[in-house]
Amino acid sequence: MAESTAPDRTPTRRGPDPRRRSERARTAILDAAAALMGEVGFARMTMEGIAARAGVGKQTIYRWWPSKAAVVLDVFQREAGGDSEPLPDTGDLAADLRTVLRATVDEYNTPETDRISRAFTAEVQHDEDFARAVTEDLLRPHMRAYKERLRSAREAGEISPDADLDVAVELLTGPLHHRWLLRTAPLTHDYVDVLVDLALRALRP
Amino acid sequence: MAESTAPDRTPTRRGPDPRRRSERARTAILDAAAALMGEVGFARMTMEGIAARAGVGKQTIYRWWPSKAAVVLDVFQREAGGDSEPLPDTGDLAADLRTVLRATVDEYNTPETDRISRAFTAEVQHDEDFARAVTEDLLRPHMRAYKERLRSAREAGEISPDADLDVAVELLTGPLHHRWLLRTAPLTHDYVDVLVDLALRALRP
Amino acid sequence: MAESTAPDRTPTRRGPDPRRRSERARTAILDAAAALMGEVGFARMTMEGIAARAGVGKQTIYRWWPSKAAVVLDVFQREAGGDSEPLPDTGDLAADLRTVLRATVDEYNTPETDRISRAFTAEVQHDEDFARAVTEDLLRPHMRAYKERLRSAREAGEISPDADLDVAVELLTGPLHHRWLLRTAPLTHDYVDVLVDLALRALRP
Amino acid sequence: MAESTAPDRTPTRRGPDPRRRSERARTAILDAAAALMGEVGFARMTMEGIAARAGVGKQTIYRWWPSKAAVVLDVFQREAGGDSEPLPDTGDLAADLRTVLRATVDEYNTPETDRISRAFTAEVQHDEDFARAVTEDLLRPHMRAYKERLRSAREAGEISPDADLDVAVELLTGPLHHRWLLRTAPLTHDYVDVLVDLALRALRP
DNA sequence: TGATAACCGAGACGGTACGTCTTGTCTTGTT
DNA sequence: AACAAGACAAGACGTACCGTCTCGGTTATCA
Repeated sequence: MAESTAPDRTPTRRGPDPRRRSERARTAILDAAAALMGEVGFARMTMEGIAARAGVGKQTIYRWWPSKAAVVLDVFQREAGGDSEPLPDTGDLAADLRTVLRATVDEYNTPETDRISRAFTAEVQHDEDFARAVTEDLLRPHMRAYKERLRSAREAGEISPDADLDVAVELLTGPLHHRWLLRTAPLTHDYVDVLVDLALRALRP
Repeated sequence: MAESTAPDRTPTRRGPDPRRRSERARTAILDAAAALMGEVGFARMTMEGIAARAGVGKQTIYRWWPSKAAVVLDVFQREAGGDSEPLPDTGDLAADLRTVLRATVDEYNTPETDRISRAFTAEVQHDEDFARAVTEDLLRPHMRAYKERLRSAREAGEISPDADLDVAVELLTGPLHHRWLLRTAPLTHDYVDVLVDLALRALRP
Repeated sequence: MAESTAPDRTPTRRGPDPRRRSERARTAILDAAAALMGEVGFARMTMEGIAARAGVGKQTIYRWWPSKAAVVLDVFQREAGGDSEPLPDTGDLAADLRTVLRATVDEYNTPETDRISRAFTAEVQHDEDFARAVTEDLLRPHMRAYKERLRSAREAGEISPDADLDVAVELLTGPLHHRWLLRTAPLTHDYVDVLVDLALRALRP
Repeated sequence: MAESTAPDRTPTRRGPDPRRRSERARTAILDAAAALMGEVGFARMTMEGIAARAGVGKQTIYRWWPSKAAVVLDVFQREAGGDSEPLPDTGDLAADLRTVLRATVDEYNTPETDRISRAFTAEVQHDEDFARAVTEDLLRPHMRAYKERLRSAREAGEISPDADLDVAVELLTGPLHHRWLLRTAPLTHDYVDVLVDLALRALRP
């Protein structure tokens, strides 16, 4: 998304020239978007608002991003720094998963994170390009981190050697995500513990 | 949502009188909304469009529903007919779950259903009242049906007597929902089979 | 206007039956209209507002009056009591005219009267039926009073025996009305004096 | 009204930048308003109608004019071309006034002009800003033309040297305007002749 | 080291939809 | 059958944003 366009020195009139892009404007836009995300949330944030706050022309936003969602995605990529942290590996899979998932639960219970995550989830539903970008840039790396930890556990014999690791990750995160997204019940550390327990029972050799 | 209000014993109550409501208008609005939902989807459907299509004043919609989402929710409640079907109970839990979840997967793979479900999911994210209504009226009955089947299985000794049935339901539907919602991988019958297998391994006594 | 329909005992289905009219409703409507006229003026007064204030159904207004203007006209007719006062006749035409026209100027300079008169003037412009009613019921009697005084003066030899009295009235009231209506200059007693002086110079034998 | 604002020396000024105004849009709006004025009249003309007819966004109208009346005023100012014609001066005041006032009567008797003039008169009654604009831009120049002709007559000794020319103008136009506005009697050339005769009798030395 | 193209800020533009308001008619009991 | 109440279809209101376009004014490459 955003500026996927390569250096592009062919005069084929493909889009704007990224070499001439104003770093000042780019930063101001992302800062403004980040601030507005926190203040009014994704839904009530407007392109006009971002432009005004950033002291930037609307065209400058539209030149570099196709949509509001794309701008916000870049906000996140900037903050995430790029790679996802690997999961801790103390040798005790259950303990490690509990640690990480409890932290996830705590994040979900933070109003700020909750709001932003919901905005992304909503946006992903009616913009397939955005969905792809979010999946590739945020979600996939996140799930890959889990997968690596499970692979290590599988090698250590903690879980069945023929377990499908992708499904295994979903078995852990799916129920949690479901409960958060649809607000069917409160998200607690206890719930994490029960979930990890069940999942590992399913996965053990 | 919408007209959940009971006969309204307090005469000081604000708002319109439901006894005088025009059934003709109500039906026309829901019909129009249903048609537009299929034709252009939730996001591109407008209140003005519904009103025009239904041959109704906009005010008549706003009088009885607070938002577009509320109208569409009523469309669903009308179609769902109220109760959720109970799950089949052949005595073989795994088989029954496979049957039902494969059907669910087929539904998710229908463009029409996919679109509407995504619209609801998106809407639920930025309207808490709507979220509550969807949860109570559509989601909760659906999950209750699963829970009943699992209870029956627990009584039959197929799953552990101390299993938490709410978590059990999430263990089955969470991963599926996650994969559908975030499009991380295709939804297939095979996936269902693997999932049911894993879940039951976690739940068995 | 208003209920110009005659007693109407023929069953020809011509309008409502005035014999069954509710005096209570009629009075409440006129009272409410009078109050609103003073509070918000003609333009911002609405049929809904009158009905609500009078504790009356809108239909009851529409049944008996064709428009907001008609209601207000009735307000005036009720207050005017019917006939226009005759002009004073001291034998000195110039003095009598000054007296009356100075009073007129004072009335025009009253915000309340100014507002209402302007409202009527405006309304008269785009409703020909209303115009006719206002002309016949308010304006004509008013001008007739002037005409009578001028006739008396003509008989007394104060003005030319072949003067057209209708034009004479307009010569006095026209300029005053023009200055008031179009706000081209302030309305003062001095102005009245100059005007009377000029008019009588035109009319003298 | 509308864009009376000078080059706008204060840079702190609110509102849009008139230098960037689209001449195309301005012209289209005035054309549309002029056409609608003739077709449906002022009262039934709407801002939405003007915008649609002009192929223009509503905001573009609201950006440059505060109200429907202001748009129509600009229509007139465009057509009036700015200055008012001076009155003919053949040396015979009575004849010149008869010529001009008969033409005025003919105009008032044209349905198109009648309708528009009434619309203005009505509008002037409940919008003081608009009233001021109409008075300054249309009425005042018109009356000034009369005043100039009367001044010339006064210098020629045709009317009294101490006549108040403003009042004199009103003495001529006031009665005519009154009769037209309130439809108390038909407007004819004969009436003009009688009126001119009377007025000059009042004004002669 | 200009020239010159592109980006930049600003914001006007044609549109669409919003949610509110009022109109005049229709409907539902009540008196 | 008139009444109070108020729902109804219609449609204009003035506002908010959308995404595109147009206007000078700065840069930053490249001839």
